[in-house]
Amino acid sequence: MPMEKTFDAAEAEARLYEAWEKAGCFTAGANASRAETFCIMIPPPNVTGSLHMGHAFNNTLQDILVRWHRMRGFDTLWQPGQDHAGIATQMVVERELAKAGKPSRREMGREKFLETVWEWKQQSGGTIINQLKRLGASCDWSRNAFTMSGAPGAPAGEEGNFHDAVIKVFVDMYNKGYIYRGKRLVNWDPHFETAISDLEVEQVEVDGHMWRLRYPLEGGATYEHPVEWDEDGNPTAFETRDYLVVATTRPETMLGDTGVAVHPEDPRYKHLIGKTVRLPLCGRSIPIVADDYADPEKGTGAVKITPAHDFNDWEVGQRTGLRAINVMTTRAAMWLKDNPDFAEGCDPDLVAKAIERLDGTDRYEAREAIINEATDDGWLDGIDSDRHMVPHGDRSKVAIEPYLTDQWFVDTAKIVGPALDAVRDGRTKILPEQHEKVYFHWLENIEPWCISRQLWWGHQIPVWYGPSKEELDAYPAVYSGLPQSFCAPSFEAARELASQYYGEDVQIGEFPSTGPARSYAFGWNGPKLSIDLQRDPDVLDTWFSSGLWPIGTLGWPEQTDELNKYFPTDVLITGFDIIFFWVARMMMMQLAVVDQIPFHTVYVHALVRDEKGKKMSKSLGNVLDPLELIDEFGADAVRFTLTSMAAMGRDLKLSTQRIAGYRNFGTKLWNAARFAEMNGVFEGYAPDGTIPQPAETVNTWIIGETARVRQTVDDALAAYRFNDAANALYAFVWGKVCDWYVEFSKPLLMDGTPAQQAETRATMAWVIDQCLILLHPIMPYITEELWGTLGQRDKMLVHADWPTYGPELIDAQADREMNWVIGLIEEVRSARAQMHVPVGLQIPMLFTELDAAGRAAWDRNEALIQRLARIESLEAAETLPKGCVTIAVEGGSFGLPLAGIIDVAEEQARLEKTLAKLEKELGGLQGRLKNPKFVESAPEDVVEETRELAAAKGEEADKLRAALARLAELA
RNA sequence: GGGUGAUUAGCUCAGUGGUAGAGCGCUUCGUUCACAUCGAAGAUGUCGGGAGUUCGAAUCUCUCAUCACCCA
Repeated sequence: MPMEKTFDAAEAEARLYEAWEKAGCFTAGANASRAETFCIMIPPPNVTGSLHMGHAFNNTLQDILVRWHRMRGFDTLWQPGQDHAGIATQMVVERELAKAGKPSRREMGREKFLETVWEWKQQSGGTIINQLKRLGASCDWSRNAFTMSGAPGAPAGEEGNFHDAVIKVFVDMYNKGYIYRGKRLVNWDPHFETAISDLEVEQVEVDGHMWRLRYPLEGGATYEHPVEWDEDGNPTAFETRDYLVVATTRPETMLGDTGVAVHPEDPRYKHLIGKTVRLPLCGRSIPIVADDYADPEKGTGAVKITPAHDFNDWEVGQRTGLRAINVMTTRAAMWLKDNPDFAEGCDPDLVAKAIERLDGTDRYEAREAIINEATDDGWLDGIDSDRHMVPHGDRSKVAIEPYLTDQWFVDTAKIVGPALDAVRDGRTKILPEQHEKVYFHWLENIEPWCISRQLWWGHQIPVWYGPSKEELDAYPAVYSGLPQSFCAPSFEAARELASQYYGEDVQIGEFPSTGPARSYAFGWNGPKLSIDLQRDPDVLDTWFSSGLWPIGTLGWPEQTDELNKYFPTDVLITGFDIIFFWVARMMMMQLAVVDQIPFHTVYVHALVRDEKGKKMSKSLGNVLDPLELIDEFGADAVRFTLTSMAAMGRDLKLSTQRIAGYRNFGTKLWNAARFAEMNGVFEGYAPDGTIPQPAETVNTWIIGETARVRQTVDDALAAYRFNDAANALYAFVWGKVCDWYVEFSKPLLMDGTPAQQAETRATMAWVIDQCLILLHPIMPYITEELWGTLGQRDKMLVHADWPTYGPELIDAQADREMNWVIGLIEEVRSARAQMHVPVGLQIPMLFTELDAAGRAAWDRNEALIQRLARIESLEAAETLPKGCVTIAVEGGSFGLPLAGIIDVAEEQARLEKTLAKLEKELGGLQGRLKNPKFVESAPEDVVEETRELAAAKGEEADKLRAALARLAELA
C-alpha cells in the first residue's frame, strides 16, 4: 500500500506517544549504554496551570536535550512534577466553592477545606501533564513529583515524601539559625490576608493624586516660606507660616503618622527640628525629625512619616526613634476602635470622633472621608494629579499594604555566599552570560526572605509554642507575650524538646492551632503543671518547597539510588522571569542543605511574544494556545518553530505562518521518504549501523554532507544553540537531500546499472535514516512514524543509536565535483529562465573549453546534468555560433545554441549584468591584494583564499567579456 | 534614576574581524510519475546616525538617537 501524501499528525501523535510510554521508553535509564548520567528537572508548573506558549517553548528545549542524550546512550532522567501553588490553588478552590454555593473556607474549617483541595488536585491537577504529553515531552511520568506529596491528609496516590524534605530543611535551617521569626513590615495582600514576598509584588503605574495637607506647628513656632524667586532660583520674598505642608498619595495613613521628617540642612526647617506639629483629626503631637530621606527639592521638603504603613517611613522611624502605629486591619480597613496604640497621645474627643466616622471603613473610603474633612476644616493645602507606581499583588491584583506583622524569615545573608561563589567560580554556568549579572545583582543585595503565609494550603510551619519559663515563674503577675518556640519535624519530637525545657514532670499536650499565631495554654492541676503547645498556623511560601525541587524529587532526605545517581543534576532550562524566585533560591538551598550545586548549567530562555512583539496576555487577547496550534499544525511543527527561533537571549515573535512553514518541512521530509519507499529503497534494507561505501560520486557526496550536518547538530546542541541545530537540519534535509540528492538519484535508480541501483538504494536508505535520527529530538512524531513505516527495526527511533561518524566521511573530491555539477546546472537553469526558454524544451549544449576535471565531472554525471538542466547533448565547438547563450563556470565555457529563440539584446543585457556584479566583487578582491599591508598582516590562508577567488572570478569575467565581444561582432 | 539588551532585505530574524545570509512575503514561469503543504528563476541592503581602532568593521571602542525589558 503506498504511503499517504502527508503525515496525519492528529491521528499518529496520540498513538505514538502511547507506544513510547507503554514500552517504557522514557523511564529513568531507558536505553542507557554508558555510565554517564544526564538529568533535567522540569521547572514545576503550577498544579492549577495549563500549558501556555512559554511552557511549550521551555519543555521543547528540555525534550530536545533529553532525547538527544537518551539516544546517545546516557543514563537519562527527565524528572517531571508540579508545585502546589499556595495562593493560586487556594484561590481556585475557594472560587469553585463559592460558585457551587458550598460553605466557604472559613465555614468548613481548615481540615475539611484541605480535603477539598486534595479532591480538586486529584481531579484537575493532571491537566498540564496531559498537555505536556501532547507536546511530546519524554518525561519519566512514573516519577511524577508534587511539592505537597506526603503532607498530612494527603490521600492515596500522594504518598511521596516531599513534605518530609520540606519540614526537615525547615528544622535544620532553624537549628542552624538561618530561620527566624520577627516583626517587620511585609508586603501584605489585603485580599488574601497573607504576607507575600517582594517578588510577588508587581509595580503598576496608576493615575492618582498628591494631596497636600497642613499640619499646624505647636508651641507658636513658625517659619518663613519662600513665595518669590529671582532668575537664579534664590528666594526673594517670604510669607510666615504657622503650619507645615506635607504631601501624600495616601492620606488614609495619616492616622498612623508619628513624625514629620525634614532634611537636616534644609534652611527653611532647620530651626524646627525637635519641635512638634499637631496631627489633624486626632490631635496627636508628633515630632519634626531630621533625616536625609526628606528631599528638599521634592514637594515642600517636609514628609509625613508613617512607620507602620510605608517601607521608607519604617526606615526613617528606625533611625529617628519614632513610634510605629498600625491603623489598619488585615483587610486594609481602618482600625481605630480598641486600638490602644492609636489612641495613645491623642485627644480623647477627637479619637471618639474619628472612630465614629472612620473605624472599619475601607482604606479608599477612608481616604475620601479624610480629604472631605480636610477640605471642610481648611487643612487641605491643595491637590496635584500624580502618576505613580503602586504595588499590587500578582495574584489578587489589589494594592499591597505594607503591614507590620510577625513573620518567619530566612536570613538569606547567611546562605547567599556559596550560591554566589558557585556561579563566580564557574561551577554553575548561567547562559546567556548576561543573566549572571542579574543573578549577582540580586543576590548581592538580597533582603531577608519572608517565608510564612497566612494560608491553609501549604506546608504548615513545624513550630509549636508554649509559655516561657520566666512567664511560668512569674505567673500570674506577667504575661510576656513572648512564647517559647519548639521547632521539630513532628509534635512528638516537639514534645520531647518541650519536656527537656520544662522538665520531665510537666504534662504536655497539643492544642489545635485554630486561633491566632503564637497562642498556648497552661494551668496547674494541683502541683502538676500542664501545658498545651499550639502549632504555628501559618504555612510556608510555595517557593520554599520548590527551592528543594532538585533533591526533593529524587527522594531526599532518603538516600535513594536516584539521588546518588542523578544529583547534582545537569541542566536547568527556565525562563528569565524566575531567576530570583527559583533559580537563585535553589542554588542557595541546595548548597545550604546538601552542600552541592543543584546543576552545572542554567539555560535561561527568552519570552514568547505574539507576531507584533507584544507580550502574550489574556487581557490583550493575543494569546496563542499551543494546544490549538498542535491541533492545527502538529506538535512537530510547533516544536520545530520554537526551536528554530530559540536564538539565545532573543525574544520569539511567533506567527502561525512560520509554523505552517515548518509543517511543510515535515511534509517535505515525508515525501522524500515516500519517494524512497516507492523506489524500493527500503526493500530488504537491514540497518546494522554500517555506513555505505558507494562508488558513485553523488552517493559519496551525500554521505559526506550527512557527516557534516551531524557534526553541526552535535556542536550546536552541546552549546545550547538550538536554532543552529534546527536550521542546519532544515537546510540539509530540504536544501541538500530533497533539492539535489533525490533528483540526482532518479537517473541512477531508474536507468542505472544494477550495481548503481543497488548502491544508490543503500545510500538513500542510510541517508534518510540519518535524517530521521538527527531530526528526532526536535520532531519526534513524524520521524518515529517514518522509522516504523519504512523498515523493520530492532528498536523504536526514540532509542536509536545517535551517530558518531565525522569528517572522515567527507570526500573532498566528491564535494568539489558535485558543487561544480550543481553550479553548472544552476547557471544553465538561470540562463534558460532569463532567456525565456520553455521549461520543458530539451536543448543541445556546446563547449569551447573544458578542463580535465570538468570533463571528468561531466562524464561521471552526464545523466544528472542532462536531466536537471534539460540538456539533450554535449558537443565540442571551435566557436559558439550566432544566437548562443554563454555559460561560464570554473574550468569550462559552455554555450546554448538558441538561434531564433533568444533575443540578442537581452542576452547582452544578461551578460553585462552578470559581468558588472563580477567586476564589482573582483574590484574589492584586487583592491585588497594590491594593498601591501593586507598581504603582510592578514593571515596566510586568508590571503591565499583571496588570491584563488580573484583568479577564479577573473577567469569567469574573461569568459563573459569574450562572449560579449562575440555578441557585439555578430549583432 | 540605575541596569541590560536591541536597531541587518517589505516582515521575522541568523550572522563575535576576512565574498552580507535564511525563512516568510513579493514578481515571472511551471502541475514530467516524492511532494502545489511543491518546483524553477528573479527583485529587494549607505547592516540606526556619527566618529575611532585595524591592512580590513554588520562584528571591537566611543558617542548620539530610537525601542524594549528588568530593578528602584
